[in-house]
Parts: sequence; structure tokens; C-alpha cells
Amino acid sequence: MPELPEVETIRRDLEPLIVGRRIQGVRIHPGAERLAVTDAPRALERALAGRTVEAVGRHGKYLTLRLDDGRWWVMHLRMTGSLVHLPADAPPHRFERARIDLDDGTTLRFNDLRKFGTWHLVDDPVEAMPNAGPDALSDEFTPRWLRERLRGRETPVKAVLLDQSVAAGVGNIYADEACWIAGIDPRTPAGRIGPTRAARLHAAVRETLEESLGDRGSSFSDYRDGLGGEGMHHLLVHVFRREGKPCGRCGHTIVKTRVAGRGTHYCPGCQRR
DNA sequence: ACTATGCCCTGGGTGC
DNA sequence: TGCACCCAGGGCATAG
Repeated sequence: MPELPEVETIRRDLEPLIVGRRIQGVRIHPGAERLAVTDAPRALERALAGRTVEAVGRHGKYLTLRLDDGRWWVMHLRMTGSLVHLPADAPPHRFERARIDLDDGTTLRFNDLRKFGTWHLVDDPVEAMPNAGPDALSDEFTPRWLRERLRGRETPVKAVLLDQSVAAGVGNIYADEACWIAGIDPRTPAGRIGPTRAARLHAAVRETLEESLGDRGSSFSDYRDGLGGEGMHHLLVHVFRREGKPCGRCGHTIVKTRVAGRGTHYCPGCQRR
């Protein structure tokens, strides 16, 4: 599942390889028509052909490619998507859903087992992400902002962390990790998190995202970076998918439960309500 | 306004 | 070995 650290790794990998490159052609493969959200597949392919990539940005889990006609190609990889730079003659991955040919003889391959990924072609990136709040690594995501968004809510604190209007880019892995770092039970009603713990949680969100980014993300299953390689951070997580194993801080056995409809991992020994 | 649930999708794992 | 079933989940739509 590419979350903020994974998408940022892809962005950094691809930026030097595709900025200034002209798109020779785009092909959305049969069966992957739903990838194209804003236009029909053939119309999207036509609109992208001939454009030059001017910048590669990111907001939350969205990749944003600025084109030379002023429009934005906004991609979301959802759970199993990847975007890999390869030579034109490299064989397709088993789950290749689309292919982009560039003017230097290289390609980008959009691979996506579950076909949940999306492409938008828009005048402004916000059109593709109407509910996106501040990026979790931006200056706009502050302890005060998080505290305000937690206040008065009955919903579990983890559900607030997963809300992209609160902190864009946090997904299931890093929500669990942030709660562990902060010593907070992910089921805790959000309104019970006071200013001190909110500040701790804010710092924990930043810490887990930055640590993972330093390790080029986490490759639990399908995630690959912009060059097709794996991240390292899944080897260093504290709780995510570590149920049955000992907590590195207190030694209690990590458990798995369900919170906000998502598999949730925490340590009952040192994460408090 | 807030909260919970279902939908999309398919490979991999489990149980019989 | 084969087959049916269930699970994973981001973002959105819908219902209560």
C-alpha cells in the first residue's frame, strides 16, 4: 500500500527521469478502463500524447504531473499500484494496466493488481482530491490543527488519522505506527486525546513518515519504487502486521483487531486509552 | 454534522 | 490435488 513515504519515494525517483520528457504515447490496456476517471480511456490517451512533463509533485498519496499545456495529470496508486520507469523493450509486468512511452526511448509502466488506481486530467490538482487536507509533512499540518480535528469526536483516534482531510498521506501502516510511537491505543475516542497527547501524536506521525521515507518506504506486498525496487521500512515497523510478536518497548504481545473497518495492530501493554 | 457500512477488484491464503 | 470461500484496503457514496 503506497502511503506518503512510498509515493514520495516514487516522486523523487521519477522526477529526474521524466521532467522535460515529451510523452510520445499512452496506452491504457483492455480491462483497465476504470483507471481513466475524468475522460474516456481513448480521449485521455489522446489528450496526454505530445505533452511534455514540466514537474512531478505530490500531495498526500497523490502524484501530480504538471504538463506543458498547464493541465495536471493526477495519479493515485491506491493499494496495489506502482509506477515504474523501464526501457521500452522491457517485458510487461503480469499486472501492467497502462504504459507511457517517452521521447527518450524509456517508458513508465502502471502496474496495479486490484485495478483501484486512478488517473485524473484536470486544470487544478484539487479537482482530483476535493477532500484532501494539509499534506502530513507540510508546515500546514500542525499540532494545533490535529488537536482541533480530534476535539469533541467520539470516533477512534485512528479513524481521524486515516481521514485525508486531517493529514493527507497517512494510511493504515503509518496510522498504526504513529499510535504506537505516541503510546496511544488506536481505539481511544478522539475527543479524549488532550493537547499534550495530541502534540505527541503529531510528532509521532511526522516521525514514522520521515523514518520510512529515509528507508524508501515499506514493501509489505506490492509496493515498488519508481525503479522497480523495494523499500526497507517494513523490516523496521513496531506493530503493523506484527501480531503475536513481542512489543519492542514493553515486551507485551502485539494484537490485531479491527478499527474503523481496518486491520489494526497495537500493543496492549504500552498503548493507553 | 457525525458515524458506520458497502462498494470496487483480484491474488493469495485457508479450510475442507 | 481441487475447490469454495474469505481477506486485504483508499476513497467515495450512501444510509442512519
